[in-house]
Amino acid sequence: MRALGQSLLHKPVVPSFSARVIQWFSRYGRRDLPWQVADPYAVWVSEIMLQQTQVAKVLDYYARFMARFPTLAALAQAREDEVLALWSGLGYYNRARHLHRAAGLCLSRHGGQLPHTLEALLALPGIGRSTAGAILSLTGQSAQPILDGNVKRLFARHFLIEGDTNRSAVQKRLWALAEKHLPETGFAHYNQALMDLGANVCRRSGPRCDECPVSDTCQALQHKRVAELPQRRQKTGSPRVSMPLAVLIHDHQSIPAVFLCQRSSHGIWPGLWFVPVFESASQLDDWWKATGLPQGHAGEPITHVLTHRQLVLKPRVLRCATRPALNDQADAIRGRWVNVAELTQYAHPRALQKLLQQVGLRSDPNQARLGRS
DNA sequence: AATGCGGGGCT
DNA sequence: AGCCCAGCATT
Repeated sequence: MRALGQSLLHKPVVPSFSARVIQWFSRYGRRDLPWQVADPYAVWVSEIMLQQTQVAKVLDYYARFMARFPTLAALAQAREDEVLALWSGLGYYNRARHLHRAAGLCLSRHGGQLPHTLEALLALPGIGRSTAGAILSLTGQSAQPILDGNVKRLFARHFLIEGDTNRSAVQKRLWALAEKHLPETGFAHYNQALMDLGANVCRRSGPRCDECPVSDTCQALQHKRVAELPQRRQKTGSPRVSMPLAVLIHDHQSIPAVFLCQRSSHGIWPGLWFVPVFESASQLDDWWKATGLPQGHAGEPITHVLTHRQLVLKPRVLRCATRPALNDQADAIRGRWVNVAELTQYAHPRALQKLLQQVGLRSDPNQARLGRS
């Protein structure tokens, strides 16, 4: 067009992150929801309800709730029973109790309305930083960032934030991003759009990157790592269990054999054969002494992950040229020597294989062939 | 049937 | 900083 414009804009410029988000909202965002109003009370109620339920279900409950408690004062004056009754079916009833309690506090502390500062909102039960930010920003009161689960996912992907998103260090980075990209104007639409994008476009599984207004700058998409973000903490618990083991091997007549015993029908690897397992290192020591075996040596611990626990296999290893004499103490655990070539018939395999590899025995289940590594 | 989820409260 | 909540969605 104009000469000036052409000279300055000879390269296409990518609009800012927030500009693209807002642009998307103006085209595709829902703007007809009943809580999309300037009333902080209405936004508050909806935000609490939406924390736990999908929009479709909230619509129904929200309408009934607001019909009965159209104002904060009406809610504050109600009995908790009645609030809970209207909440019935939404679940997470503590949130209804908090809502009710907070309404009472607004009456006594804030002249019957929700406070207008982040600090005062955060002091109310059931309102955390994200909900407080939503109340202030969606009503246009002040520019505050939000960070709900959907936005966390979007940010973690777009800005390639690695690490468990619930860890405080990661949360910090995400909040910093939320602050950094919050626009000075249009923040209400921007925040609303972020939540909608996170929920419906940047979905946990099956994200619709082709519909995303910021896919051009999405680092996870560029690196093909959308599916693996956000990272969650590794599954809870799976306690580490120490498993002292006696690994006895002999190479008599060049056919290696391992001392195995059958596991009970309960617990780990029921009925399968494995090297002798002991409750504790001292029990292993006692048994070892009682059998009259030579010292042996401690092998490297091996971690073996099961569904519900991590086994730390702690082998004590003895490898001899000939079959060592085991006195009747060995019988107490009903063990027997098994040629390595026959292991596959007994086999619980992966853990055993790892162990045997570690002491220099290689067992190949397909070839049933073994040798020194 | 089992697992994952997520904002906020609580310790 | 980390655990718990409690019920639905997802796998």
